Amino acid sequence: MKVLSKGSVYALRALTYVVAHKGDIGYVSIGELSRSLDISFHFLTKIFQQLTQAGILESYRGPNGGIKLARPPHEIKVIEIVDVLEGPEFFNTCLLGLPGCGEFDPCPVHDFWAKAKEALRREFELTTLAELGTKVSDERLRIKP
Amino acid sequence: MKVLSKGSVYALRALTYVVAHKGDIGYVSIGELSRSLDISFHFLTKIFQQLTQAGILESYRGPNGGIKLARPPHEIKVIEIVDVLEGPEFFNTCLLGLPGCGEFDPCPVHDFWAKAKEALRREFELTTLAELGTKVSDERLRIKP
DNA sequence: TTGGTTTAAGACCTTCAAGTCTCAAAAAAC
DNA sequence: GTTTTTTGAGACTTGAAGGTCTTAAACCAA
Repeated sequence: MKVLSKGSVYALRALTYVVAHKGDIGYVSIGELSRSLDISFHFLTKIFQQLTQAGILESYRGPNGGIKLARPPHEIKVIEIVDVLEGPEFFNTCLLGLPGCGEFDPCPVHDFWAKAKEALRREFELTTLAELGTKVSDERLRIKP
Repeated sequence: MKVLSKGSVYALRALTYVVAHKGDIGYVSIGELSRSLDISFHFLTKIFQQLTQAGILESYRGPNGGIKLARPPHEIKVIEIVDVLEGPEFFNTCLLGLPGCGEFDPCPVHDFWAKAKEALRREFELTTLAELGTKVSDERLRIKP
């Protein structure tokens, strides 16, 4: 069951790593993140470009350049990242793939699925990068394969 | 957010249609289902072949042939169909795509995601084709695009 | 037994997310 | 200035899911 695209997954892992290991000081190079987390450098670059254009990250070119969070980690919600990388239709899907499925023209599993989607959206809304980072650094939870 | 493959989605829609419109008597041809639900005939055939081999459907060739449920619709759970078409790893995935993520080596969102997956599994476990069919025929819920 | 109707099986094609590659642009160090 | 290091941008390739096509096999009916 694949819910998030690779782009979202890589972004969340990489930014959690930044928060957990880099203390939010200065720029972190994409090359280092790519090596540390075993994620394709060019692919990661493309993902970060989207997040930079969306204002979630700031980037800097040249020696000692890289990316950093545009705001403190406790202000950046997981859902912001998901919104950018998955697009606005992410929480607007029907489990049976029926176009136009909704409150007034539902499929047979609409009610259940609407609740399940809302629970996921809420989780993404309530979770910040700071929390992910804290979990990883304090409790030594996994972030690498 | 795509959770189920097209195969599962088409199977659920087609079998719900059978239960709702065909009264569970005799064989229903794949051609009719394909036309009624606007699903590729050959693709639907391949999906039903898997369900037939798994013992969920029975098929019959020749004139007036087709497929039918191997058991009464109230005995066939949605999860049986999902298990066949999605494979055994469907409910065993990590939201962050980390291999080996589990109770003793969790990713930062493991706890939440384990509960969400369990809720979905339970829903699929409790829902039968009979219920889907009833919803469609009684409440005129949508099953076609 | 011939021909029409249907599923079975597998080869083949298409599409798109995922991943790679190349060159340009910005910044720093020399 | 020139070189090195880094991100930016876009073309290109790959792999897997989705979809199509062809032939075989089973079945019925005239």
